[in-house]
Amino acid sequence: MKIASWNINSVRARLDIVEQFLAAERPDVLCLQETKVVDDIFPAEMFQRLGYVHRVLNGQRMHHGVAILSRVPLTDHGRHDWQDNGEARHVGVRLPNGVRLENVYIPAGGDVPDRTINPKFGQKLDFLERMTRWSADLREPTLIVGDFNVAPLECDVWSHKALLDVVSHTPIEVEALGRLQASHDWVDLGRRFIPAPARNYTWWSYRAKDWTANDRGRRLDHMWASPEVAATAVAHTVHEPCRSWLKPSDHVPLVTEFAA
DNA sequence: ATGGCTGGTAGAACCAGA
Repeated sequence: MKIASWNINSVRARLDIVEQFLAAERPDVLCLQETKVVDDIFPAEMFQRLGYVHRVLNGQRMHHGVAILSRVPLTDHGRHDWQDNGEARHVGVRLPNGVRLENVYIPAGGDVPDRTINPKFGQKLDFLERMTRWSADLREPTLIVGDFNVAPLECDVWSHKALLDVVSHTPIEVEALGRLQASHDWVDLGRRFIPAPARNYTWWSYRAKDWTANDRGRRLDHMWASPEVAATAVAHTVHEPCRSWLKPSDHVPLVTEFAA
């Protein structure tokens, strides 16, 4: 079973490169974040044509939005609103092997890392706290993937020092993510297969003329597994070349292959 | 020089991303 996750920053703007990725990589399941489209007009045709005939959508107009496209049947669809404000940031399913797959788009959190002057930062922390309460009660084998919008380790950003006060790498977010991880003993598959302190970025800003020139990346996208699910993981890849494809997303896809 | 760009939606010298 091969599972992929990709923040594509608009599914309609990215159809060609998503097709290129699916044709080359052939994951069984693809989790998308930031689809930016309501479910009624989700561009399903390309996915159907490539065999991804099962889909579970949670989209909204303009912003956010998540989707799961699959070649294998999906059951027990569910949604959490961990921000408690109606935004489409999660969709979950059960895979044929019984494992739960949760696809999440954690809020970016705005510019200022202080909830008293930036409500979006507070919403991000509240989202993580509600996820932690859910996770602490979780008793089934689960894989949680997506854009977490937090780069937890010093080696997950191009400069730990320069980014300490930049939302995505502040100690308060890193600690909140740490509590989430501890609540279920989640295994960080990215770091299991590419151990720290190896470079392992998944996002590079659009604003650099040449994203490779200074390599100012961050590891914002993650795949976490329950310990018993992590034990079945056999390979994990971050598809960095996708950042150079025509009209790229600012994030690249992650793929994990499981024995079962 | 981590905001320098990008997408959606409007029809904006807009908003949001991270």
